[in-house]
Amino acid sequence: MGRSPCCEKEHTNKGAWTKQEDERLVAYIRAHGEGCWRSLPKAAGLLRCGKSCRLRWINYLRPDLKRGNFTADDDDLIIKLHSLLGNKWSLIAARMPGRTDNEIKNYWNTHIRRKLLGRGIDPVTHRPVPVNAAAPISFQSHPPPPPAKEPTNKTPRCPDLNLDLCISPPCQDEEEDEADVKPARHGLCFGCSLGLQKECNCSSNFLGLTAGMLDFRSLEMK
DNA sequence: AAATAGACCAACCGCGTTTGC
DNA sequence: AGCAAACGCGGTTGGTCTATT
Repeated sequence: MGRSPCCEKEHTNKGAWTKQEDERLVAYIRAHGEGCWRSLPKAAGLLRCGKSCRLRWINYLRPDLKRGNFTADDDDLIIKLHSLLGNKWSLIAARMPGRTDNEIKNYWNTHIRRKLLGRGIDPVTHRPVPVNAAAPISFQSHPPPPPAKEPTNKTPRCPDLNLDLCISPPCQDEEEDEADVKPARHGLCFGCSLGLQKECNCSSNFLGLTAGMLDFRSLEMK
């Protein structure tokens, strides 16, 4: 009943891909196209599980990958998208042609997070962190949580700090420290300001997001 | 020059969702 | 309709490279 198992783990290679394996995978996909990852390894003569083949192709071998440094514009776009979408790396990647979710995720974790923390911005909420927590920059992404969920009543912290991780546009009524990450609200659409008009629907509907509402379906790749 | 720490990134793992039977 | 496999995604790990001491 149902389907057969995904792969025989005991007969599959693991770890770094060799040049020969890459060549085989590329050759096979060039000849037969993507898809059916389950049967691909056998058909291509690879001792890998389909999952691994898919990952290797998507993250490394695909011919349309950019593979290069992220520009400042890329940074801004990622920050903006992350503020809207959270850790939905695949959705973010879908808006950045030539970039993979894994690449963006890695870049976020190694560069942008640090950058935002350095600016005193919480990389999760995209809001200013309380001064005592912002500096010095620690490698702990967040200070240890307080014993209780409720903020201690004496803390003069940002009252609107959104610590729940629901995906929604950040608070609409705050003005400070946002100009650098959210220029879209002030006139020109963010996408347009980065020269990405074709990527946006503009008219204050950046990325197909109508004001205050997220519709992931509208973000799918065509 | 060697040792160590930190940064980077490819790849794996586990889980939720989708799809085929 | 329900089960199980395939797929896709996000989090995490581990190896390698680079900078610093």
